[in-house]
Amino acid sequence: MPRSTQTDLAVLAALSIEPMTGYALRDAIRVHLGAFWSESFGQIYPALARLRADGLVAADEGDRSGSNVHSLTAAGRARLVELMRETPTSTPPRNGMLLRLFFGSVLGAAACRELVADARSQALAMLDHLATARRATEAEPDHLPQRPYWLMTISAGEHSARAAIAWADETLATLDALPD
Amino acid sequence: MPRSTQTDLAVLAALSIEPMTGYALRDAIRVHLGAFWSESFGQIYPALARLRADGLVAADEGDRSGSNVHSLTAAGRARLVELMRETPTSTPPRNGMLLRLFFGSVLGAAACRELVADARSQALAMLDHLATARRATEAEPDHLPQRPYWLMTISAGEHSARAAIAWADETLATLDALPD
DNA sequence: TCCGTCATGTAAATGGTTACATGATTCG
DNA sequence: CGAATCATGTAACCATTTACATGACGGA
Repeated sequence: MPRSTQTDLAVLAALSIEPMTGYALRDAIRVHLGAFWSESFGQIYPALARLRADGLVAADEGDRSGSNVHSLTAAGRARLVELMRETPTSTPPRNGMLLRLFFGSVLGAAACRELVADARSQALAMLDHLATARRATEAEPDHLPQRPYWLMTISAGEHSARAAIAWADETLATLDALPD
Repeated sequence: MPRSTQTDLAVLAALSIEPMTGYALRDAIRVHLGAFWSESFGQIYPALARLRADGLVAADEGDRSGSNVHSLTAAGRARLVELMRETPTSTPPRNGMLLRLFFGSVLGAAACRELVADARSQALAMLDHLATARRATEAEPDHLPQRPYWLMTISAGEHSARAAIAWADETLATLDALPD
């Protein structure tokens, strides 16, 4: 029965904050959830069509001709709560960097250094992005019910990024001490 | 040209340590790379057939009738190095727990607490698993070229799990202080 | 006028899991 | 013998990305 419930959940949840076009939806997901979620147009538009057909979202004419601003219906909000209550499924992990590092003796210490240094700078960039997001979120009004939850997910990213940096520093030191 | 290079890489890399059957391959990946990689039979067997056809691995009769022990050929080792040098691609993130927490005001603080508590105990279990892996790896002979690299990836898991636990503790405290 | 952005969608290919079918071997 | 495990594979399905086609609108 569960036909791509993951995407449905993300779409319904995003629309619960604010009605949007499919285009804006993708942008909002990229900007606000980018650290832990992603959707492509090829997922979003079919999902919106399906949800529309099921009466879970309604499409109103937007400013531009041909643009559809989607909003949650009552049924859509009920479905959202239902999907939210399902236990989260995590996609099987696939970390190409760690896979390569595990077999690092094939690659040599120098190439591994590069791998880890890249991961470090990615974490640094993530930290920077999160700092911006944190400032923006902290500027939201105190009474906004979403605010504390947004800050929690930002904090999750920060913890994870800081851990990645600490690990990278430790690992770069180890690699420097390796022969080869 | 790249036809499922991710699986090919994992398979060739694993076979570079030791010749194995497809069954053992899946098990080895699950046990040793489980924290950051996964492959299913539906991937492994077609991959082995393809690699065999391309002359990258050779199949010898195993102990049991019908079992095929695969080992790297010279061409396979060359291909492995080639794949290792490609820049690692990371699968787009999809963290169902954080998605739900971001929209936590739909769910309520109590349900969010559960979500975070589950994540915490998963991280704890991971830490436990990594402790076992660390002991086993540290027991390997000092001169084993893979040993330092294995320890690096174990350390990555440990950093990540500890960060998850610290975040969960902080977040549980925040959730307790929330009304609703 | 032309470019960049906003906007909607489709088609093809890929990547991957799950479930199933089949059978040998080992061990209690 | 019967159950668990080892072992190989296939088929169906699902999820997802990528690339493409199309066009409206705003501003330099």
